[in-house]
Amino acid sequence: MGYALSVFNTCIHDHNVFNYNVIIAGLIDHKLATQAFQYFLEMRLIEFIMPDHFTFPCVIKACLDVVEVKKIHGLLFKFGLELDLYVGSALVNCYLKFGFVEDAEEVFDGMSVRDVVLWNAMINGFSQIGQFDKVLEVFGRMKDQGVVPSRFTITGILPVVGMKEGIDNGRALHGFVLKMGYDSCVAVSNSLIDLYGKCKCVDDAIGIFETMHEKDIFSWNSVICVHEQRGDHYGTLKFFRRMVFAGMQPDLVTVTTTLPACAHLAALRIGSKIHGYIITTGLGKCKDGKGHDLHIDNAIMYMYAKCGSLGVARLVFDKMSYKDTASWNIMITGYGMQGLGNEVLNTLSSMCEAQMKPNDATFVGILSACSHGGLLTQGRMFLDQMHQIYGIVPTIEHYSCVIDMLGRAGQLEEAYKILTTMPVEDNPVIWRAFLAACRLHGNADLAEVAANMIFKLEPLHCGSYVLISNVYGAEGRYEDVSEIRHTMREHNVKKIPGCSWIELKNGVHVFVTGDRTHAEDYHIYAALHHLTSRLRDYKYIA
DNA sequence: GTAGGGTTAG
Repeated sequence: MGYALSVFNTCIHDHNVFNYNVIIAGLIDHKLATQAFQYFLEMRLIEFIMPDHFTFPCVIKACLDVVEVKKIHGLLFKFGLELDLYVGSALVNCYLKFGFVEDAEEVFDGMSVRDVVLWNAMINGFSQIGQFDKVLEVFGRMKDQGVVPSRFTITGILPVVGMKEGIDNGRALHGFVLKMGYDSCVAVSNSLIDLYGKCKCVDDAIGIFETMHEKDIFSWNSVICVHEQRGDHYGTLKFFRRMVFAGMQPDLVTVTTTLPACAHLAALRIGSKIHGYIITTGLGKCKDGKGHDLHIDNAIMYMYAKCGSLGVARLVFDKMSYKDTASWNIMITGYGMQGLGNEVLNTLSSMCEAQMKPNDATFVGILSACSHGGLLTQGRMFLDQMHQIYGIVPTIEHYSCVIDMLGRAGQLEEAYKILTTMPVEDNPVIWRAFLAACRLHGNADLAEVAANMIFKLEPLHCGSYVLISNVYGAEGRYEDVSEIRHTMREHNVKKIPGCSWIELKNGVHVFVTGDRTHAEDYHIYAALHHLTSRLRDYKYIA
């Protein structure tokens, strides 16, 4: 661009509209909008050269706010260019970008001819500002007018169809894509991956991905997101690994999708490697060079907190230049998970001192901390305060924490009273928390009440059967145990054994209770016996 | 010889 400018400024002595257009377009391509505007002024006011239908689309694209757009829009009438299609598309695009729907529609309606690009400007513009119903409406009108959708229409419409309309319309559009040969376009295939992912057709999404000849960063990110949104965290990491081995550089989107997967799998080693990658590549840096992207820091904190490395999470937290409610919630929830009740309460006061308002998620963290830390008085107090002082109406999630808290502490009667009188609708989750408490404290009567509720609400959940059967087992009611087993077989419910795993060097080792499948099982159990006998020496009772 | 649309995350 520097050479282009010096040629323009020193070698060309009689500038014309063409040279100016090239310079202005070039400056805008290099994101030098302010300079572009200077040249635009200079051409008109100093050199008296008239801008033309090539100049305006560029200049409109460079506008940073709607005031500038309106000024340019006014100029267009002076030059008689208000009906030019290129100019109109740029205007529609720009007005919608700033949320000025009426102005965009006025330009659109005023055009005497409408080509596919102009329609796309409307479709993609509404999509960008989240007005998805408008997207579908405009798309319908476009088809009624007999305008053939282009690749750009498809990439604009598919995410919205996936979100709002479902797979039947999505498949119809996929058919159209194949008929038109648009599937050779990477962006179109990328939106197909997204469409199938959003409609929960994971195999179709992966199928598209695997058959693509050329994959860009969007393709990889999309297929990774499909896995993460479905809760398949292993799948997320599998495709992340493939992406790295394929030589594709992860970007901001990749890491913000992959870090939560590490968090859920407690994959601290991979998570901290990604953190290192973010630091060395400067991915998390804000555009101004100072500070970090807020969401990236939250994702990093969340990963460390979930992996149990609260100290590191805290380091990241303390260094953040700007924190939002989610940042505070992550710290509070992290302390809560480790039963550090006092840290939770301290963090909550610091949060309020920092003028941050706690939200519903904050109180889920606080109440679950009270549950795990045995802080009954505080827990009850917060349930009242969250409504009275902070104006947040408790939901089923909050009541679940309270039931869990009272249940663990053995206050089953009070838990039952709240459970049956609370002003929100119950669900199987809260009853299961209660059932677990009944099992813990050996109350078979209330356990049966809870179990019957759960079997009505969610008859196919295996964990509930195991809980109630354990209650009966503890009471020696083996006939009831076998009846539960029978019911499970009848409903074809199978309990998948819970497993534990540890990450060692470059491998993950998974094991279940009484597992003897490991090659070194003899030594493992010998070490275990040694540990338990040492614990007995210290008078430890499990 | 110059110009106007697109896809992924939180």
